[in-house]
Amino acid sequence: MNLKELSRHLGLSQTTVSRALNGYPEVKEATRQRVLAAARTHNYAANNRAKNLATGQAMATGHVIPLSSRHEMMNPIFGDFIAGAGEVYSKNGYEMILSIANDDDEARVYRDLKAKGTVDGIIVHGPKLNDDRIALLNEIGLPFLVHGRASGITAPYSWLDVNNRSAFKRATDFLLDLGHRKIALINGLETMDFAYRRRDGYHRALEERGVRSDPDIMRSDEMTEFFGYRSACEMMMLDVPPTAYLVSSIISAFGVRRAVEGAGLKIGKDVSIVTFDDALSYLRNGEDVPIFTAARSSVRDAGRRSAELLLQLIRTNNTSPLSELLEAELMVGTSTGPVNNG
Amino acid sequence: MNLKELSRHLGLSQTTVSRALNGYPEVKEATRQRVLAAARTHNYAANNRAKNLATGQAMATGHVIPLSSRHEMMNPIFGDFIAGAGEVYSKNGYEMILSIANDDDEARVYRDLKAKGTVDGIIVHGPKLNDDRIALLNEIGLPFLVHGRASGITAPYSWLDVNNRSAFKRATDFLLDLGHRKIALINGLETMDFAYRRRDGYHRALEERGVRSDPDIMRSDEMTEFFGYRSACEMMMLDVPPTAYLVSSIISAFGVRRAVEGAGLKIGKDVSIVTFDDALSYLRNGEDVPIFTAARSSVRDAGRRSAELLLQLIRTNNTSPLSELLEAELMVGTSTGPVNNG
DNA sequence: TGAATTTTCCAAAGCGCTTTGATAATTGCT
DNA sequence: AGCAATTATCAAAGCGCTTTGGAAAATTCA
Repeated sequence: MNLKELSRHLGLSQTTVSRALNGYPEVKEATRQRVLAAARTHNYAANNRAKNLATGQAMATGHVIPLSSRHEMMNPIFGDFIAGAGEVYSKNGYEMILSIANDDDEARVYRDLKAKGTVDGIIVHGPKLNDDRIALLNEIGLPFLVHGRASGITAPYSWLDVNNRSAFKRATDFLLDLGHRKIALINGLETMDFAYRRRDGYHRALEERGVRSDPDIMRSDEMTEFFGYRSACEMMMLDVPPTAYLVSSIISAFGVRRAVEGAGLKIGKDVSIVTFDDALSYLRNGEDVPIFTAARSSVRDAGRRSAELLLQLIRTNNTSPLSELLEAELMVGTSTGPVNNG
Repeated sequence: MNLKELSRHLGLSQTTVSRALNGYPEVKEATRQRVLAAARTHNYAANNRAKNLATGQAMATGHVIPLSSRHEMMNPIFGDFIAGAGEVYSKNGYEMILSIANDDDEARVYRDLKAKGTVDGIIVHGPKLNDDRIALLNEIGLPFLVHGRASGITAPYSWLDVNNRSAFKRATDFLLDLGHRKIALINGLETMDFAYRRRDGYHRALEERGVRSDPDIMRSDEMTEFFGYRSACEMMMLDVPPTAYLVSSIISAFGVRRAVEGAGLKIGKDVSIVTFDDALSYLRNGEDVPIFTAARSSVRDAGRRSAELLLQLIRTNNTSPLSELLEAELMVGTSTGPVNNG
């Protein structure tokens, strides 16, 4: 069933039917009801492609997932971010288009998205230091919002980020307050902006207290469970092993936990663990009592909010960039305690 | 830049330019090269909406993610599945459209996808027992492929599934061979087809050996880490606790591990654990030596293969349904050993 | 009651592409 | 050279919608 058929069926012009369906005022209420009823019974809905062609809007947003061919890693936070964003999109009648791009042809993906008019706006995932995608997108001229930020980029752009620096500063302070001085940092890949900022927060906290940072107890890699496990295993072999671990992802934190418990140590007593917690739906940090003391910020909320901001950018075209900084919340669990230099 | 401008610029008709771009034979090679070069320099690509309107194809597939409002759970395997599928789509010039649907309006989402012509085909995620979406989609008449199956549905449909029953039968046999008789089952929600089949495989193995199944050591829920932890904690309090755990997800398996180690027991010695392993990219089951003995089947591969099958369904319309059954591979790790009735 | 509004509806153009049916330019053959 | 066959190009219709610029019908006002 298409508009022509429906309107003929109703004995009305396409114009009137279209207007009735789209809520324009210049159609009699009785007529509108008649049209709506007919549309419902015939299961009619305006063809998307035709509608979008006529209006010049794609009514879709793009999420480009960079998938480095080396790591073949799907960011675990991705699912929840998408869930949050998707909620907002569907509420606003937007489709969400996902593109998987290996990093070598990512630029082409963005260019195509623009040239083909597939989307009205883009969310950029996983920004790196000096990320060149920002310049590219500014040049292309498609509204976009970065989930995270890109240190080193001076050009203006819209972003939504968690305050990673303050979260890690705060977490480190918390451990320092408990008397810890050997605090390991199990961080994400430090080419990624979030990881860079987290390390910075960690450093600043140490510096403020005059604690020297020790490269032997700092690691940076893809945040798998195994990475946490391996890192902790290695560090426990040191002459002076860490008394506390600050971990960038709850997944790796589980790995650290496994290593520590495997070594027969008691968490929260012999060794403390603090982690960043994205509040992933399938990796909840405990139910009532948090498993880990954690700096928590829901990535699902971030997804929701990012989508809202992007839609705003699309609607109010070429205004000045938008940005929003979310603060993580420190939740004290059972994985931390006073230093034990037993 | 659009086709009209480009063709005027080249001094050719739209027809010729369009044909040159789309690889039709009735255009001189020299002309084609000239057109391609111009398209490249002007960064021209055919507008998607217009092209799809003209051809009547959406060149897009839909992935509908059911998100029950109760659980608010994003399936952790989703990211990797999508990564696999997306690879295939982009290779074939298809877009991937994600819709998040709360279960109450899921039917509407499918109907809309068809009525609006947004997609050419759909992948159905998370099939339940007697899943009524299958009848719905058959009625709607949009090509679709189910990732998984729906026991109880007799109507024909296309699917791709792992042999969950044989995987869990095999895993249970493995534990029985090691002498275990108290084998706990930490399963997913048994309204979900995969979990139902897994339990069935487990039961069959027990039955074959004349081991009575014990409801006290069977649990079924969303497969979070905490669920595994809690279940194992509770079971270890039983008069006769399990000597082995068969777990439906590596995430819950980590929870079981945490509980077991928290109780001071040694995994692979005091207690055995076997898990299903979807080979999630951020939750690798160890690097060389598997952490857990596991029935393994890559969900990324499943995503790739599902996409291929769906495209096949779309291209060769209304042929008989396609299906494919993948076998999981049992990988022996360090988490299992002979029963220890200490 | 008739003119001036206002309300309700419509025909037709246009969005940017593909594709059909025809024409113009080449080539091959005798 | 002259005609048929082939190759290369084009004008125009059509995909299903929105929207502009009117026109017809209903209502208001004097």
